[in-house]
Amino acid sequence: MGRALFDHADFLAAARDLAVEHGPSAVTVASLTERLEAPTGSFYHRFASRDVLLGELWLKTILAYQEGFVAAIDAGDGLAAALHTPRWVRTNLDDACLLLLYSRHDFVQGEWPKALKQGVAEQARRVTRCFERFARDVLGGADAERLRLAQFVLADAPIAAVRPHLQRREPPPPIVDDLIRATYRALVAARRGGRRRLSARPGAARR
Amino acid sequence: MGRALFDHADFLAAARDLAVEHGPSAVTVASLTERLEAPTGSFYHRFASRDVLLGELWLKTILAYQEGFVAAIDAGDGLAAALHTPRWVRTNLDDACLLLLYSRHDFVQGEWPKALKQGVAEQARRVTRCFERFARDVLGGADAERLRLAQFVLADAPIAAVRPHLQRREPPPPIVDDLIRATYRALVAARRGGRRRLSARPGAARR
DNA sequence: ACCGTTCTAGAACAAATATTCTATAAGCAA
DNA sequence: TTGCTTATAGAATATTTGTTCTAGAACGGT
Repeated sequence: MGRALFDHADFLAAARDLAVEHGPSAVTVASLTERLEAPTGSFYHRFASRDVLLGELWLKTILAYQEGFVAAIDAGDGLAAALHTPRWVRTNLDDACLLLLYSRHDFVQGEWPKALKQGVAEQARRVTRCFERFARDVLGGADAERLRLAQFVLADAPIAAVRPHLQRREPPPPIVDDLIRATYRALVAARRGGRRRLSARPGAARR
Repeated sequence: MGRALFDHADFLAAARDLAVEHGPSAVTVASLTERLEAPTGSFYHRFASRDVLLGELWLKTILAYQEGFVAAIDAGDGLAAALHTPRWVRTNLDDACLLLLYSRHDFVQGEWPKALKQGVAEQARRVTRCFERFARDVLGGADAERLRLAQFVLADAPIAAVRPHLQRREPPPPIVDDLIRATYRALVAARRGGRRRLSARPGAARR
């Protein structure tokens, strides 16, 4: 074979860099090949289309992110799962910008390439299962409200705490962990075992 | 004058609808004029460029959103400011999708049109002042950590609680207010007057 | 040395896009 | 009416986009 000057991973890495610097829409086949000084033919030799590249990039990144998250839930440690976000973000700053600053649709709009569609669906199922498991085991039930609470303390709140720093491409400071920890403790304690209500705590007027 | 079949607001409304349905990048001059059945000339008669349209749309929307927020802070009511987000989202679902699902850079990438640049800067100053005021008056000081806490309880967390519902274009259910309220109470109480630490509460082992 | 596979190389192409331009029609004021 | 302003109307243009296509170079096995 003719010597391979660029491989699959080179294109993915260049795409990630471009996306982090100028947003996913700036990842054009032209900007990509220009950055690598590769011909467009080399790109299409490896990727069926631009959508396939961006889809693969997104999927690979979110799977890496979810790994530690799922592990923590499986180990029954909700707080560790919540704190996984700032931890992972610190060690994977660029990947984190890619993933948490943009949505799936910023990478591939419309229908996803067939080969990836399955991966996306499986990915969605994985998180759902995590939330269900946490709601059942820690919150005392998997009804809609407890599922929503699980999603908030495990994912939404940690991501929100981290996001402003990602926008400046800086690693989240320790205070971020404190925010996540305090949120987790307050909201999980309020529901633990399904006894106490989340709001309307005794003596606190509801507004 | 030749009768005006379309005006400024028509284009803004159509742009908003397109952005909500298919993302800001789907707001092209062609899709816009096609939806209104207007000629491109009519568009460029009112807007200097596509960037100006999208910039105006974003700015006008975020200013409307911030109005109630700023008012609540000025009234010294932090919890009301935190709860303003779900409230405003319910009464302005489309505007909320536009604003909270995308970032400023999804509307205008690169430099902003000169006329709008000033408005964007002023807008940024307004929120910063709100956070500072809240940190000073309620949290007992405007150091970096308290500012970060203010931003989290007043903006980041409420937006995070609301976002999953916006992605499905559904109004946020009451549980969302409970999440925001509980988060606010837990984090603000921990810092009120600057006495207690956010983490490492007495009797709680830090991890 | 020869062949076939793999990859580089980049020109060529079609579709989409923002913008400009010229022409025309509708109202208003004199 | 005659002019002036404002807005519609849409063809024309230049650029950028993703993708395809053809040609040839580099290597491995025989």
